[in-house]
Amino acid sequence: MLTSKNTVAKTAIQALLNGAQVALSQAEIQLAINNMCDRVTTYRVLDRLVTEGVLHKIINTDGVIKYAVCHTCTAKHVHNHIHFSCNSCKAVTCLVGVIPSYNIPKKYLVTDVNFTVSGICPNCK
Amino acid sequence: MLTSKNTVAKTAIQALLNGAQVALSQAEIQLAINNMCDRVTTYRVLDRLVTEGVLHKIINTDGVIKYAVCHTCTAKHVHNHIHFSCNSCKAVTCLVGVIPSYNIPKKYLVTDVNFTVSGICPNCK
DNA sequence: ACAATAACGCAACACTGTTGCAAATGTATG
DNA sequence: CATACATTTGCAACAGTGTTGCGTTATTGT
Repeated sequence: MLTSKNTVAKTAIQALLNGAQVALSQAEIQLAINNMCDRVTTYRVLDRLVTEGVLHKIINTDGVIKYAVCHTCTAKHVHNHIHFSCNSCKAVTCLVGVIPSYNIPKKYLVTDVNFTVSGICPNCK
Repeated sequence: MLTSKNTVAKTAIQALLNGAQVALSQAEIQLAINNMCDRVTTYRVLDRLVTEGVLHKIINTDGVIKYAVCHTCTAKHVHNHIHFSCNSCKAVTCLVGVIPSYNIPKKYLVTDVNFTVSGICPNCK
């Protein structure tokens, strides 16, 4: 038995994010799907997709949460590469291949990592 | 002539942050100074202190902005170390000495860096 | 087809952060 | 020390993101 149902909203949002080259916020998704569903539904669908391990969250420089299907993520959903957040066009992109190396003291239990570099992206320069 | 005035609110907030071991949000500051001034004033004071180079902002895992006087910052206000954001007690601490190494493509203009690792801190384990 | 239950829409809410404006305060100058 | 002026403040109102409750709708296994 499935614990999650496939609905039109979920399918549309998942398809949108699958084709997106940048991470999207709820507001951006809402616009892209042309208000196909309620704002709240979008939030709930995104939450579900994160729980299912399909998406992950990225905190933008503004504090806005963006969602992305990271193509470099393995099955273990490890997510330790850098994101670039453009201060001009607000686009958040994965910097594939830029893996930071770091070493956290053992007394900290690390569950998630959020490495975001902000500035101006090539398109806005 | 000064461009920024020393007021009671500014002095209190700056003193609070100077003695703080963790980064604080506006709400936390508001509580700590016992609503000494208006919420808006706190935001404006924090903005001023950031502009003056005294403080820097850290985006929490929740998307809430926290402010800290980083003791490891040099005069150039470079700020490329890792912060730890505890999911339990919401404390944001500087992981002094943990400097990540990374290499951003030259076509990106980097103005700020935000490396935050989240999980459970030693106090909450 | 049917029943169970997950998902939806709507309304309302909490919270963070911002803006405009009149009143109060700090500071440089005389 | 007094004054003038720019800065700062408080208040009110607002915009935006994200959440919750609840009754209704839709999906899915049987």
